Amino acid sequence: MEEYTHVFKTLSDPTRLRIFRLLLDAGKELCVCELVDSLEEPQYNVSKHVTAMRAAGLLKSRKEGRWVYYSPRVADGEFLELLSLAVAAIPERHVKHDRAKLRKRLKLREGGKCLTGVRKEHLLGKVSS
Amino acid sequence: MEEYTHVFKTLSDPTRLRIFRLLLDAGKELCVCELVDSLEEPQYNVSKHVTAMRAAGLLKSRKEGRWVYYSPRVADGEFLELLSLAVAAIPERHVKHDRAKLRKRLKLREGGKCLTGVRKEHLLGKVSS
DNA sequence: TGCTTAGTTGCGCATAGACGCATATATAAT
DNA sequence: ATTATATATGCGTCTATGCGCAACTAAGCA
Repeated sequence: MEEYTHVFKTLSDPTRLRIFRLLLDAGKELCVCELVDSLEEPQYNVSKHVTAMRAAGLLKSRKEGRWVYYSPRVADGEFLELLSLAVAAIPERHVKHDRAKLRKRLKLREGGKCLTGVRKEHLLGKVSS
Repeated sequence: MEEYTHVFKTLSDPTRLRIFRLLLDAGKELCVCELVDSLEEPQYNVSKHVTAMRAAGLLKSRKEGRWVYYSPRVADGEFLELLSLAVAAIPERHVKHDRAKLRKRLKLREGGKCLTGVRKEHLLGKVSS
């Protein structure tokens, strides 16, 4: 069962759960700096968390230049699929703030690609939605 | 999100995950001693774990005489429902042993009720199925 | 009124994990 | 080459948690 308890342990941290939900909602791969600006958590923490999530089989990563894009790895078997549905069913009010931050941050993309690093919240402006 | 991370943390322990799955599969409430004999874990540990799971909203309990029966509390919202489906989707081979033990143990019931405490595995015989 | 039994709980220990800080790696730009 | 930037990682610390043991509660029975 350790394979499965490991997945649950990975989702038992607030930052990691927020990351997973944000990636599920985004519908596209996100790079670390976009996650940092959306969650307003330190870069080294986000990096550690996504690394752990990848090890647990929850995320996959793709490197492009200096950037590393992460996305949910919902492939093998019903378990992960149903688990993702459960996470996606967490009521919206819990993820509203992160999603609004992400929306603003994604406007900095050009040609669908991330071209800048962490821009901190004061450069992104307050969340209005 | 703490409400949800708490649920994941609760399922991140092997014994607790086994308890949850066993209760989902059983389709009926089980008392602590039946869980102890099925899982072959110390009674005080099982007791602590089900208490934690109840606090996390995963189980409900019902006291009848000296016995306390536990069952999944899959009531409010899609989240728990989908999460239960995910746990139920964990491949059978991981839960086979526990289920076989439970089958044997349930034979000690009379009139659908548990009438004895922990009976240890040597009184239950080896799992044949 | 005790005794037995099913279950719970408090304590101490040992381990695991999350954070902050500093530093390292790797790729690109000048 | 050197510098800047995106991401990763090693280390020390602090907290959380699972376990074993022992004591406790509560319900039934002699």
